[in-house]
Amino acid sequence: MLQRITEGDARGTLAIMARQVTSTTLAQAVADHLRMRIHRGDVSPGERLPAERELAEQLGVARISLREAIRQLREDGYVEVRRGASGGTYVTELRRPAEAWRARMREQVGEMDDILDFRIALETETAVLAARRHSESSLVPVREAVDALRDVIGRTAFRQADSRFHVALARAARNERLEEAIEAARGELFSPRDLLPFREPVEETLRDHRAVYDAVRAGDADGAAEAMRAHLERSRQQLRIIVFGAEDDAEWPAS
Amino acid sequence: MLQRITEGDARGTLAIMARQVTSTTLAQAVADHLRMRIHRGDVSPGERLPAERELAEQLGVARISLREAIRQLREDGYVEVRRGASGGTYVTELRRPAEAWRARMREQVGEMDDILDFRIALETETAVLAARRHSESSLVPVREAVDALRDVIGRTAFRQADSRFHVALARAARNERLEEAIEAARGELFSPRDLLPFREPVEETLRDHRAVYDAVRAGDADGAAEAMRAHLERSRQQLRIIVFGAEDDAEWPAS
DNA sequence: CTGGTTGGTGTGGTCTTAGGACCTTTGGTC
DNA sequence: GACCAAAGGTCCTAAGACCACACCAACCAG
Repeated sequence: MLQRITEGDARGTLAIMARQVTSTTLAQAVADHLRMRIHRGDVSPGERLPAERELAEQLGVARISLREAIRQLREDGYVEVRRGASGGTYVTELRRPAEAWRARMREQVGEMDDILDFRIALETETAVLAARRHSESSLVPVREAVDALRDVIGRTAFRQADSRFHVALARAARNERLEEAIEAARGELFSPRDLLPFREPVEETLRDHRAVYDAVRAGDADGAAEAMRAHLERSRQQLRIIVFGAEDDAEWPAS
Repeated sequence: MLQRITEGDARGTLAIMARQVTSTTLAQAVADHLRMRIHRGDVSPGERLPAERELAEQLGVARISLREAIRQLREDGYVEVRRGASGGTYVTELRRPAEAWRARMREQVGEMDDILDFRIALETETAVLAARRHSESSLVPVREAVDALRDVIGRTAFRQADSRFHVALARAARNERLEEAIEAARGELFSPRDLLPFREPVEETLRDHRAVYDAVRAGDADGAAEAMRAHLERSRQQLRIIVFGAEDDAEWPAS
């Protein structure tokens, strides 16, 4: 109904050809990529990124492009750079970016829920597919990620175990598009359980993961989907507390 | 955590920092955008794109970038370009790109299923959300898209009505991420029902759409999800026939 | 046959990217 | 203390992407 410019006009011209198309600069793409990896916890606070020359080669970009990306991350407080023999690019404790993320989520009401609804769409179906078509071997990493959560100490370990679980499950579902979309969505969420003042609910998460794992292993697609949905809804509640909850409960870890 | 720089290995360096990061050229982005719109059927065979200067401005790019994109599309057989007063860029009958798409789907076994599983993930949850939070007014376009299918004549009209249904439903679900992802996934699928030799199953699609619509309107989230899943599974069967089925049934439309 | 619309082409300038050479800082080793 | 190696910091050159603008060439309607 919006298709035609006018009925009288003889031409089949489209009225509007849609929103603006943009291309990102390479440096921007690299910055986004690194930021996402930090959000997801692939690199933890205190850890060092590879040396510039090396990292640039790994990412397939020129060093100057990587440097520009690092400059952005440094401005936003994600990394610190030190020179010299044991220098390098180190991930900070992420307080400033975490606080900025929190402020943004508070401002942009609904964005957090949108991301979570998106994750629910992706991950419940991932659980369904994993239940249907997992192989014995593809479940091993999932199991390991569940077990890792049992013995976890500290936030970094918690986040990494959590992340590994979701990634391993996506891999068991054998769909690269789903896997990539899940990783991207998780990158937007800042994996903030361990970065913001909040005592991570290890027990609860462990129960949730185990429930998903058991259903998947049993081939129970509906059960897996429901367990995953329940898990993500609990995550939503936790995030609500983190973003909107009492700030005075703040309890930054000593280390 | 900060101190774990040393621990076995002297440095906390990450071994591999993941896959290569690339940036697309603007022309490439424009070409992808236009190709996707053609795949989705926003522009139909025989229709003319806006004049270069105008389209470039709409897309927010320089004319030369747009021209480069058009050159790509022309090479792939998507458009033909004519000069002169009633010249312009016209969408072809798409036989060559449709055949190329079909060949690719046959070669890359599983890609089609991956895309469809991805769509199922996105669209079943979209149906759930739409059932839960639709407004009266947001259902109007959905209803119109269902009705449009009833009176449809010809492939172009069929495809456009089909496309409008899915987009309208996504909008009723009020989640931009879902909406964009659905549009992108649909763009990959080439909406090939009307471009490849196949008699479109209007009745069946109409029934499916109506079932989804009714469930959404009734607020029946589970029913909407199941109806959508059934609809997409039927689409999968149709696509299987198109891609792998008997080629001799080929029956190209006169127009 | 002429004017306006449309694609086709060329020029000049700025920004991005790549790749490499060389400098500076720093911590550790001899 | 002198020196070395490893890291980031800086600078240069060349190639390509992108843009604005002007002008050319084809075409068709009036």
